[in-house]
Amino acid sequence: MTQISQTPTLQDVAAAAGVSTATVSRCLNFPDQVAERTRTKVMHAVKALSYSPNFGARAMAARRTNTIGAIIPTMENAVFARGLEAFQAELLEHGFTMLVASTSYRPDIEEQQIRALVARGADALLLIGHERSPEVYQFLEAQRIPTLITWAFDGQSIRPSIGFDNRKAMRLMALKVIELGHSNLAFISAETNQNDRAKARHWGIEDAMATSGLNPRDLHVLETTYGIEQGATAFEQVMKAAPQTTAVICGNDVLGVGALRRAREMGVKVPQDVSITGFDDIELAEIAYPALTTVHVPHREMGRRAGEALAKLVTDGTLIEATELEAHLVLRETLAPARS
Amino acid sequence: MTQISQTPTLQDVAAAAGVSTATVSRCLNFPDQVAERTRTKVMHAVKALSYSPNFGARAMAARRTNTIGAIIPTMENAVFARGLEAFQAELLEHGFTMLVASTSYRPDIEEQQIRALVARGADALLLIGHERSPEVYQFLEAQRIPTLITWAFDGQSIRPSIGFDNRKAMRLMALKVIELGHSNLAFISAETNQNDRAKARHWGIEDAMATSGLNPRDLHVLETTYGIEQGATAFEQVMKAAPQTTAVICGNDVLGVGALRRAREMGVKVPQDVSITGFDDIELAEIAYPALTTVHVPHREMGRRAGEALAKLVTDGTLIEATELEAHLVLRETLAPARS
DNA sequence: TTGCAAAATGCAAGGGCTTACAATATATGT
DNA sequence: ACATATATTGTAAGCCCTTGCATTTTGCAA
Repeated sequence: MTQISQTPTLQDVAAAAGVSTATVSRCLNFPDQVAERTRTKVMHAVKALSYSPNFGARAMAARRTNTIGAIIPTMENAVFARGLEAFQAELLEHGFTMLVASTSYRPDIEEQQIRALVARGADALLLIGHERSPEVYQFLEAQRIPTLITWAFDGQSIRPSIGFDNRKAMRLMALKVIELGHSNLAFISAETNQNDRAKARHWGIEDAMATSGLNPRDLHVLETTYGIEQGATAFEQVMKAAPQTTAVICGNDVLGVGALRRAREMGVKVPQDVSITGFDDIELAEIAYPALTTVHVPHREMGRRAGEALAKLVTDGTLIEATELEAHLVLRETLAPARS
Repeated sequence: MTQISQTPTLQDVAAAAGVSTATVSRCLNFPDQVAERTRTKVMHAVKALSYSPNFGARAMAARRTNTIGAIIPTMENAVFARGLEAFQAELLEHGFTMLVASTSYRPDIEEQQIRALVARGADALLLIGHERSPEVYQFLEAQRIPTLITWAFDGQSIRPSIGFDNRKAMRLMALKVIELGHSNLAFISAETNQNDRAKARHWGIEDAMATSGLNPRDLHVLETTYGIEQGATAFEQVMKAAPQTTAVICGNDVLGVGALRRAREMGVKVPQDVSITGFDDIELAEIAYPALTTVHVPHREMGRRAGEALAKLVTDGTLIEATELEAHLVLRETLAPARS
């Protein structure tokens, strides 16, 4: 007798428990549709064989995978990590698994990853920010993949989002800076290409300037790619090009921390000579010295809510309600009144 | 005529191209097994219908998913993020997708996640560290899931690992500390329960002490959970319990940065009064002020190699060769000669 | 008891793809 | 031109589960 040990199938369990495969299936998926006696019998067999359903078969038969994909710009620097962890935890609670992919902030890679996750049967997708090519949205619609946008909020959009208003949040920060007497402002921005969040943050500063009687055109803007080193370089360039600057607003904490470091290296005192601010409130901001004044983003809450909404949507079609969360200022040590 | 728009299947493509489904399948999976003329014809049809294979069906028929799971303790603090990103990039190159799950450093959650990923059809698994319950390894064997261990290296183990020798690396650090004249050492350790890396790091210090004629039993050890705040608290406790301490070796950078912060808050000068060291060399270490002296772990290289090895293993059964990478010291500002 | 609705279970038809094997077309050598 | 080897393509049998519908059991009122 050549008994080859194979991973057990539904059939095996059914045979072991003396019931039909349908009953076993129902035991696993809708336990309350089956009588308690049979259920224990079946569960026993499941344990005994240490049966675990075949994902592919299940996906094919049920036409869903209980998988939700998340596509983020980067896994480094913890910008998205915290939110993602909350997202995953919430999904797990609802019986879903998270699939992550990162794009290095590149739209082309993002598109590729979206297709990859859809091909893998993701039941829904979590995306960061609204802005992407129409083809992508068309694809998503054609494939009927529910999509939730986060890390941004746009009440006008057709697509539901759970996030915060980047423009409003940055406006707050800029107002604070201006209120402290700064009028020679510079902005080190993340790349704005296909990045509505970066754009919105820029607009937020302009809003604040306009409100406060400053000319938005006087804002010295420098755009750079993501990274501490890039932030450092940008700071140096800004100070060379516009030495009268007394406050450098950065598009995110990573750039801010880079700026901070280069300031120290250049002998520029922060905040005595120049104030620097960030955005995101990741751990780096708190650890930096001096501690970075920044905009706190409710990462965890965002992730949790996104997970909940998406799980519900896939499970019973509950539509996602666009939700605006609030970001708030965290005043630490790098922002001080302008030297007069 | 009610033409319901459905996602196209292999059949549709075959029909459109005027060939059998087998040919289309081969076109997609083994392009060089089919004549060029037919291939272009088929590819054309694929494009035209924007066909994308059904993941579940494919997984079921081929008995593999081209998915490799990675289970890490945490996504926060970028400890694993960098390595993971490299891992993913490498996998992508080989046509695999990565599935990530995190465990919050909890063995029970890890077990659950392992089962979840296996249930989802992961072809192989990447795990952090060697130490886990025998049941888990039994399960993995029963399910025939190839597993690669990383972030640690153990030449003796039956299970292949690609990583570095935590004990040796920490020994190096401790030797350096001792060489600088420190003899009252303290160690803030991560939790050692089911964590061979934390244990190994502890042993490394003891090794160094023994080598240098110090008594390992004089090492003041304090174990704590993961987190900046925990590092801070631990530092305070250490300094209360053993005020003569002149060097606090931390099990990882996160704890180190916490210690550093609390030192500042307590008015303890680093490194004049007390030296502090970390382990991992994540961004935080560089950003901290003063910049944290630490052990550099080759995250990226580790991730890349792990991805390569696993992809090869799944693709053509190439066995994984246990590989030891080197970690090295990064001397920054928090370590200085002992005050005499 | 008997009858009937409700609950529990079983039957069997797919779902979309891969792949062993069979069949056919093409190339090669004489 | 013929036989034979080789390259290409087709046929059809699964892979393992879910679920609509049919059938059997059970519970309960009459």
